[in-house]
Amino acid sequence: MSQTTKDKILDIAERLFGEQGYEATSLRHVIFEAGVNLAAVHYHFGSKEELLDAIVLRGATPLNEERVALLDRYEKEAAPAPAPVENVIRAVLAPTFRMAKGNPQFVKLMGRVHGEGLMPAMLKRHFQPLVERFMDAMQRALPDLPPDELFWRVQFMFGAMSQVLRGPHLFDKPKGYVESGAEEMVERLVNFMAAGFHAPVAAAVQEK
Amino acid sequence: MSQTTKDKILDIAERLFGEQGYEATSLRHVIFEAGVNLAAVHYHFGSKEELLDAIVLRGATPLNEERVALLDRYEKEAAPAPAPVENVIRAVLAPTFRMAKGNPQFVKLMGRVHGEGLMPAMLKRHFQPLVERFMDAMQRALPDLPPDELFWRVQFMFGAMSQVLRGPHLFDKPKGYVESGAEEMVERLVNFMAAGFHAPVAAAVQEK
DNA sequence: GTCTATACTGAGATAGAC
DNA sequence: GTCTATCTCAGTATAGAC
Repeated sequence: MSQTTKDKILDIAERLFGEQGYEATSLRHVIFEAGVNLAAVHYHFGSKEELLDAIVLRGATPLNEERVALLDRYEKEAAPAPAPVENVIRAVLAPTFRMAKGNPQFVKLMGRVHGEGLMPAMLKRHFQPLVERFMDAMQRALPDLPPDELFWRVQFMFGAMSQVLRGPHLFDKPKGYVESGAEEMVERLVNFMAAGFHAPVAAAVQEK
Repeated sequence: MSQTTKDKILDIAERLFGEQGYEATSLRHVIFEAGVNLAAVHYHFGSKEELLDAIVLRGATPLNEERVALLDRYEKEAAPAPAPVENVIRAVLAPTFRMAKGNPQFVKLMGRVHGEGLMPAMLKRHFQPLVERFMDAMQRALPDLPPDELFWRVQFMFGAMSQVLRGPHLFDKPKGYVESGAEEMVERLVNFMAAGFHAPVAAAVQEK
């Protein structure tokens, strides 16, 4: 096997945090499944929070690299015009759902971390550069949209995305529901969100 | 004062759960601020989970009553045509944000409970009837939208709503940002969501 | 540099006296 | 109804074996 203690902890914790939630998973459960000693967690990571941080870093790095590469590509393709809104949204969503096929645990965990508002400082650290890159591209794609309105619409988008990643609770699927593939979900979201972003600003908001 | 032990616990716990999160708030902190004994919590509610359940029940009951009343009113006004999508959405969102003015703690807590996926069984118990009533009205307003597509679009909407209620993290407000009132936020959301719901189904999804 | 054994503090829960 | 005492299990800290 040759997997190190550190990697064993990372892999098991990633899975258990994603399945059961961060708070609901005890370090003792992690070390039991990983077959390592409790103190090894604190030796390698320092604390439970820093263990989560390491997991997020490991997964978010390649994810965000792919997102930025797609943003670059779409903007280059469209130059000198701005990239279309649909593609800017797709650049953020598609790598996420593509990753969900190879590493569903991490993606589910990300939905949780985002939804639970766990460690906002850590989230910012790992995602701020990407979000800024994304917001700039969106503002270029929608030059007439006031920045305050753009800010909230992007909040709506990330809220919807994390809802999907967490997996829907709250109500049941309709009778005869047919499961969607990752690509379908991306197109569903892109389609819905693009329509929202293209909408003219509400009258009640404009007259501020 | 004359406030009972039970009510003191409910009020303090509602505030602390909303401010700090459910898991992050200890019962010992609650009973310290409420000035009651630790065992009183378990006497009156049975467990920490059931305390949360009682708080959600107390707040969700009037909230959902107002939502249903609005749905009834909008559908009656439009009859025999279905109520417009905008109003169906508004019937769910407006009472939430109106409540946020009088009882911001509870609304923030609801955002947390929803985002954290805390106790999905409890959420279903308190919100399932409302959600079904809402879904029916939406399906009537959009008779050509396939139920599977409606299902996901409603997920997007609730994800966006809970994101707003939790308060945005992840990135900063733009420079010169002007705070919005509750009514403005409702119209922002209604406007964005209605555009999304009205969008034709994505080509990649339709050809299933 | 890695890892183990063990102890410490604070969490939720419970039994039983009053 | 209320309160004290106590139980188990959580995350954490440290001393020391290899």
